[in-house]
Amino acid sequence: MNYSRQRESIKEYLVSTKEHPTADVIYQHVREEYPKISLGTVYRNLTLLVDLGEIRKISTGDGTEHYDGDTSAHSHYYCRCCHRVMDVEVTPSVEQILAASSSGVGTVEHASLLFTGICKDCVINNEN
Amino acid sequence: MNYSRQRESIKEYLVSTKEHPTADVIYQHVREEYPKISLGTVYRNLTLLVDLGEIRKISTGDGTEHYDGDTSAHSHYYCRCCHRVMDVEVTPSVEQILAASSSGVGTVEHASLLFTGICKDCVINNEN
DNA sequence: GTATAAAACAGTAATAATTACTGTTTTCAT
DNA sequence: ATGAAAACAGTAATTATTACTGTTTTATAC
Repeated sequence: MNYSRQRESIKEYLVSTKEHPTADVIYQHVREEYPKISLGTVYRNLTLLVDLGEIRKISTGDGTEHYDGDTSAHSHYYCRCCHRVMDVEVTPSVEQILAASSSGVGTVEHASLLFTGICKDCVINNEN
Repeated sequence: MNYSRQRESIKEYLVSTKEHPTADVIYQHVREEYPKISLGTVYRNLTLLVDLGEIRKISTGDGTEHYDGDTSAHSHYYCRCCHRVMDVEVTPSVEQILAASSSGVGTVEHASLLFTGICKDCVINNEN
């Protein structure tokens, strides 16, 4: 695999931000540095980085995927109102992972915990 | 909200199966009983049933949503090889939910735990 | 039972996210 | 410097899902 500035920039952005942007948001951001970057390049590199384990993909069911440059053990909170994703400092427990493993379904390579609700900001702004 | 045979049939199928079918699989199935049902009707009713809390939606990040007629507390396993979803008898713990709630992100209405790996069948069949 | 309004439907068109294709540019090892 | 592999930009295509429209069902009131 060869080096690419575009991939570098995508990863750098993901690592630097606390947000959990979607492909399109990442595209808009990286475009500031590389105006000619194409959306296909963003998608290709996101998939690559996820496969390499350098970033994480977060599926909330809101129709678009979110990405996270922080691969340390933590979980996510999804606001069904503003559709933002936030970090939560909780992890799936060893017991839960063991229970899944020993249930015999198959190999457990990853476990993720997703909380859903209405975030503080949306509650304050009465947005639903 | 009025009664509808189509919605009834969709729910009945979801409750009866151990699989976690996608909208299209549900469509193909319900079509056997109601050949004139349209895919739009399937989607509309799935959304409705999810909103009513009568079924659950499972997002795996494989590009299509899965649905589950079993709303009892349990978690899911996703095979990244055959893309099937299976049940795992584990639940997010009270401590985890409390931790999320007290983290101050917002209201926690739901918590879900998703395991990912390669399922038994795919390992046996050497499919990856 | 008929009338009626709301809800749901089938069928189709449209949208949005993502992937695939193609010819050009970049990377990197020789 | 050169050449092959990898990556790219730009665009076209695909797929899942949603929106629209005119018709049918449902449920309620007469």
